[in-house]
Amino acid sequence: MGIRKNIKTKTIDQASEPTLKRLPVYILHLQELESKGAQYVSAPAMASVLEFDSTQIVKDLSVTGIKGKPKVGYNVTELRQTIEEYLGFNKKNEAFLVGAGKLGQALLSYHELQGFGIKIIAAFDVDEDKIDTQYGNTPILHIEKLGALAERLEVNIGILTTPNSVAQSTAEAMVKSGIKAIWNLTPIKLKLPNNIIVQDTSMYANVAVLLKKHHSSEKGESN
Amino acid sequence: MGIRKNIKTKTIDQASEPTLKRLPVYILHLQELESKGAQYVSAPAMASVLEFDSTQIVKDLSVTGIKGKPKVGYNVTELRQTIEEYLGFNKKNEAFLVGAGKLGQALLSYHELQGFGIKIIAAFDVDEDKIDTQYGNTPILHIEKLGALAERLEVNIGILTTPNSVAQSTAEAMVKSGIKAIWNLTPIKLKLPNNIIVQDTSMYANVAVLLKKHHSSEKGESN
DNA sequence: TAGATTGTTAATCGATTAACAATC
DNA sequence: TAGATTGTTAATCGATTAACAATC
Repeated sequence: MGIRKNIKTKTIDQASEPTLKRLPVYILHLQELESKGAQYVSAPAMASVLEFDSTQIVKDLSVTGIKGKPKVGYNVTELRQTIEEYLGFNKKNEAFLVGAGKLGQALLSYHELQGFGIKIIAAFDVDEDKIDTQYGNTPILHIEKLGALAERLEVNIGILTTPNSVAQSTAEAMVKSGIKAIWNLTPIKLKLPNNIIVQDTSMYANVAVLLKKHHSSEKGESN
Repeated sequence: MGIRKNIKTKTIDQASEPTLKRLPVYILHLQELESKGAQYVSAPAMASVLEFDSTQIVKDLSVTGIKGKPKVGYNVTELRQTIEEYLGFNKKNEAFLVGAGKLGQALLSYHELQGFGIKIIAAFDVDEDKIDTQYGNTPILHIEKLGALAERLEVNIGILTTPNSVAQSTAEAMVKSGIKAIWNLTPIKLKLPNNIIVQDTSMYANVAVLLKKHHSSEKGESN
């Protein structure tokens, strides 16, 4: 356990999901500002660039515990680091990727993910042509090895990029292997025990929103 | 009171974004039911499988104008088709993909997208090694050809999968070429005219939610 | 000090959930 | 008919936005 330094035992408010999704946007913007040598930035200044409400930015940032200076704003570097710590982006959270198809490969080659907390240390598949090869620097192993390896390496984050037809059964195998959090990039609604964290990123959901808004705007509906 | 039959001239309610994102989940589930030969399905039956609230399902489905039968439910095939029509998934909406890197290639090879309304008819890049080759059946062209081709083929949907550093400028070029709706798979917040539809699908946003929930649950927070 | 910005509390807005009447 | 389910309206919940006091 360790020494518990935080006095306010609970109630550091759990950030809402919309807030969590905006935090990486701030990080990217702050990196940009850092590269330009900016020292401080205010919420209204960020608001005008990012087209968010400035009050919302202040509130979003407050969940990290950062302190700003009235009339000045926030220290750019400190703010970026504080958000990164809050989200766990400063750690290299080791993850397994299951399903080394095109989308899986895209994630394997997406090394920027490491700056955002995720390090994929192995991929798994059932395709004999891929097994025991490497993609980039990442080994692709037979899925049967998932359980033993997850236990040995204490990996408990999994990325699911299989075909839809095997998404549910694969997810169950991941859970059985000790995976506690699954980033689900299939459009399938997984049925898993409640204590497993599942984050869905469905392409179809986003296509649905895009097309509907597009068609509505074409028909001249209010927005 | 007198007979006030619904005069709903307008107000076919614009579905909320959460509703739009759930509709593809229903489609996938209905396809599954169809493959099993089911004729009818009720909202409570879907609710128990999908772990949604049954009232919410009824409300979601109502935006499409479908009519269900009390005590019976909805005709499975009719319901699926009605949702598909509502979202525009029955049309092959032609789209251009800009940025033929790994993620772009993943989408190019993801032919299931066609069943969900998106048909990518050409990809664009600046890499000479890729230009004038094909990926799958899709030609990869120099980005300079985007404008002329978008006009000639009347394509107004674009998929943005470029590196972050050129996301904004590329998006502006797409808009100049007549693209009206952009599916933005970069984590960059684009600044574009208000009449342009932008749908963000940021991997980082989802990683942020996943990691934070995961770490919170590890620390035994309330959930 | 004056004024811009933070930080917090209150009001508003919108989505979810509950209640209930209609209906097959 | 009886009862389950649809469809709609009302209540609740949570996130956004506004108001305002604190502060540098």
